[in-house]
Amino acid sequence: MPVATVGLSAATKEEKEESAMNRLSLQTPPSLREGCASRGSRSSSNRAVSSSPPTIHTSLRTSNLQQTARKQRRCWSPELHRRFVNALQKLGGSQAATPKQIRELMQVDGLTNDEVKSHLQKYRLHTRRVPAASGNQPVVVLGGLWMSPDQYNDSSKVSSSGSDSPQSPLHLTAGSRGGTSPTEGESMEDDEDARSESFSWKSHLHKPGNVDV
DNA sequence: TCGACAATAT
DNA sequence: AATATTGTCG
Repeated sequence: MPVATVGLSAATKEEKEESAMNRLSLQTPPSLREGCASRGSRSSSNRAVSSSPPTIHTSLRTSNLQQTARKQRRCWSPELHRRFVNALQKLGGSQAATPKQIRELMQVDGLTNDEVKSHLQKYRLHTRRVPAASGNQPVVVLGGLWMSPDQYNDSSKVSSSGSDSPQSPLHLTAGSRGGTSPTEGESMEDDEDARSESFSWKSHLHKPGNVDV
């Protein structure tokens, strides 16, 4: 019985096999597919210049010799990022969060370690050092969190004589349900929003009294 | 082998 | 700027 027990902890085995495998053909190297989430599209006006030059051979067909087949750009949509951060918190928002654990906790199929790894790098880069060296942007950067203020903004609704004013641009509706995310219809298991855990976010960023610009 | 991070490429 | 890839180190 060649059912060898692989000495590997393959807990989740949901590897997706891509049928089309590039047979050493550098014709279309995992072409970088640009253009992910076409959100909202706040295009105020379509500047469609009638003169569409049919001879627009703006092809930048430069050398297409890339041995290192790059993968498609992973579109880290808010939803994905949310899951990412979520997993991070479950793993102890401070550290000890390894790409593997994060990936497993995210339950996103198709996501690889490298992708999580890469994202983790960026995430950490943005969270550790002051992201806004020049120009302060209203971004929340607590000891380990980097995201738009989406939680601690509840209640405190200025009661305007009973009239509710839609002044809450912060609505966590990450969405694959509204149709804003062209996420391949899938992964709709349980979207637990257990974001009410005891937040021990160490907002105690202790810096020797020095908030240099 | 895995993970973090730096450097680099696109 | 964002993401991928590679290389180095622990």
